[in-house]
Amino acid sequence: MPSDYTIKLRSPVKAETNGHLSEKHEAILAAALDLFAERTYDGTPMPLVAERAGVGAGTIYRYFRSKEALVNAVYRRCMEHQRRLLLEDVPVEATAREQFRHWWRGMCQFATENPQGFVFLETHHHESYRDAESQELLDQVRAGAHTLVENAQARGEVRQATPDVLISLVFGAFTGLVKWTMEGDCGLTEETISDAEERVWQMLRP
Amino acid sequence: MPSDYTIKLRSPVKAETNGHLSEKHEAILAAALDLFAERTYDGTPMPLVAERAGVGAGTIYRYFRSKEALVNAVYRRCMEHQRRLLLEDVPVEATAREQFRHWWRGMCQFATENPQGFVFLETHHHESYRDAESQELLDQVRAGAHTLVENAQARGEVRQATPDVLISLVFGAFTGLVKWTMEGDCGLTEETISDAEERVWQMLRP
Amino acid sequence: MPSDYTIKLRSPVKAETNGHLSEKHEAILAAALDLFAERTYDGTPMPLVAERAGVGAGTIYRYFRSKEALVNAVYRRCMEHQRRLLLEDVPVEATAREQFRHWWRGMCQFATENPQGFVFLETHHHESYRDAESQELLDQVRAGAHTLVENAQARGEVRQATPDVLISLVFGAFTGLVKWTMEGDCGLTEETISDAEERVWQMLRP
Amino acid sequence: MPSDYTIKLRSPVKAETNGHLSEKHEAILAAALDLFAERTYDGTPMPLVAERAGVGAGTIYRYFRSKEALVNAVYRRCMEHQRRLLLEDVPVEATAREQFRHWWRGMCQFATENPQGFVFLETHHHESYRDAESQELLDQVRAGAHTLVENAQARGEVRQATPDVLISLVFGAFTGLVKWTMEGDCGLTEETISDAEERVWQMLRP
DNA sequence: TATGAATGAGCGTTCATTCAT
DNA sequence: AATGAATGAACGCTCATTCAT
Repeated sequence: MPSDYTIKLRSPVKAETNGHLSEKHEAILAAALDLFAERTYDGTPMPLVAERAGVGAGTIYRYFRSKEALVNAVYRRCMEHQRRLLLEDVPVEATAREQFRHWWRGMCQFATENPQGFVFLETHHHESYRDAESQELLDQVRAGAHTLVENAQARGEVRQATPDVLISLVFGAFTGLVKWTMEGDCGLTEETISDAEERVWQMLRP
Repeated sequence: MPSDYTIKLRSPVKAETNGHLSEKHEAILAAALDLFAERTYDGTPMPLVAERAGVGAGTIYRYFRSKEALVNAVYRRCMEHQRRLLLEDVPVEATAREQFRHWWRGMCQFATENPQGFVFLETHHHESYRDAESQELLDQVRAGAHTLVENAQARGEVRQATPDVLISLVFGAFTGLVKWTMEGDCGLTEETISDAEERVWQMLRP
Repeated sequence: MPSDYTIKLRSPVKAETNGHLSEKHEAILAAALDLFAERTYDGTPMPLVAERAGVGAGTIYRYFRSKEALVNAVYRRCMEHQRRLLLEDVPVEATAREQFRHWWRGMCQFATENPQGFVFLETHHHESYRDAESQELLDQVRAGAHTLVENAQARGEVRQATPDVLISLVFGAFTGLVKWTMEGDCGLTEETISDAEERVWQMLRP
Repeated sequence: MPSDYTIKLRSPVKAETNGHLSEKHEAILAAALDLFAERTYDGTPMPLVAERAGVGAGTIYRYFRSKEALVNAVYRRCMEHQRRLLLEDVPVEATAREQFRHWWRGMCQFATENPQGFVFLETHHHESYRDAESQELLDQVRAGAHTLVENAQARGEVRQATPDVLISLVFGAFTGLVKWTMEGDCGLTEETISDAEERVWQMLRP
């Protein structure tokens, strides 16, 4: 029997004050991201999220309708972070090489600032719970990359090849690199980053 | 509490007849692979594995000691398949370009013959249940690639760069490509494969 | 849906040859007694009984309709053993003291020859699965004791007191003694037996 | 696999308010005692304990880590009750006969106030799940009886015989009596009690 | 006749979610 | 608004029993 009084879910917008979320909301998202990246969505009990966030188990449900809503919020927030780094301040007038560098550095910054976010997106890529808004964010990033590649190809600065193929190779190569550095204890050194950048660029250049 | 009487687990070797496993053993492994790839290890209930395999829930435990033993068997079998395709018949005397082609074609064959296996390995790479034998298989593949790259570098046929970085970029790029083709409905066409092969080789060549 | 062909259950009588049961029947009963005494009826899986008896799991069901039928057979056999030792060769013409000695020695013989049987009866006394035939055996032993006590009281050789009270005190005392010796590593020495016999007699004598 | 987050188990001490446990804690212990006495530890499913206690199945695990922890709590509580009745207010300066009476009356009180507890201890005496604290309680009672007997023997008020033998005979006799009264519908009447007390004393007196 | 692979109901236990406080 | 005790469906797994061989 559904309850017949209205449960007032704190909407994310309402909870914001001057653009940032309430402390608890924030703590829950951070705890969930950590744990989902570490042990998988299905492998993470909600009470553990609550414990890590330092809130009561019931409190999570004041901010998120369900576990699935929580993981989607985590997903969105990671994608949003990534999107911001990749799509903002794109040097539209620059050469393809410079645009690629912008993309590459943006990805590095994301993986460095938010390693759990990186792992989370990687391992939860295919999940069925990704909702419309999450999908939209992903599409934006892809569309941005697509346009960049097409324009560069039109200018003859990037190899002729299906843009999506090139994009997936480049994203994949970057992902492979980060996963490798994460397995070892060495971090992502500047040298590794710029060497790899040059290697990956070789896939794109004409 | 584990059962007190001896459960005669069909060992893979014993259960074989002329080199292939009993029908049920096979069906369980196949069902588990499908489901783990589709919905994650933690997201897959054993009863669902049983149903998909067309056996009773209890039957799985005549073949696998536990869920963890099952996922390891799946892991091993996938890695073994991959290892066979990558490490057998390596053209040791050939040029680096030809060796790379062998590797690339092997990976394509693996991803085509066993797409769930590919996804499973991808998404369960970091899991804690990977036992010693599974790890060994992974190490073999990595060591094989490492040697190939080093030798080719010594001959001046591959760029000077940390071999592991190159390997992770190449594996990553391939993975990115396959994941992209899997998301769309188009399969891995011969054209895509050979175009991408050439692109990825550009990362390696001097 | 019940099977519509007759399952021919080997009746205990049919299975006998010259008064003793088939080897398998025997092995199953012995294994069950051991295990039920050691780990309780409910704590003993049928497959473990089968393993201990050296027969297939299905074989037990050719001799016993169910686990409950098996435990009843075990119960009956133990009670029958006890009954034989207590009720046969009772020195009806002897003094109460000598009759008591006969009873005491019979109990000692039972506990010594068949310690698992003793423990089994002790720990499974109150169980609901005791069927009519089992109950009958128990009643016989009690009735025998009852008569003995009443007659002895009539002759003034045993204290006036509710016979059943005396009987339960005596049985209980014996049981307490045997359980104590079983807990320690010392067996039931002749000295302990005869000292205790004298002590217990003191409860009965006028 | 035990849960990864901290389950705040209500410790017996914490859960107490003015010396008695929370209502649910109490209800679970009582239900478990009843059922274990009636149908054995192994024969009692946890869901049945929950139902009898009037709580949800999961609720038990907020109070007890596992079924084994529950049975130990039941065991301890029964032993503690018995210990209190037997070891407190022992008339140390009195005659052996009066000390025996104190013990006898204590046992009667225990069996009357807590008949399920009596049966439970009887039938679960030898079980492997008895933990250190449970064992300690049992040892205290035994040691108390031992000392009493030895001192009385030294004063010539109790027969010379191995104290443990006497103790096991006396405990056993009492147990036999109670089991008998429980099988019939008659309770433990004052007459039966005092008659039996006198009979049992005859085993001890010089 | 004897087997043991197979089954599924039911076990002990966990955890997403609710709701009285 | 926040809590955490309480819940019961569902988990991983066991085992009494069946039945094809």
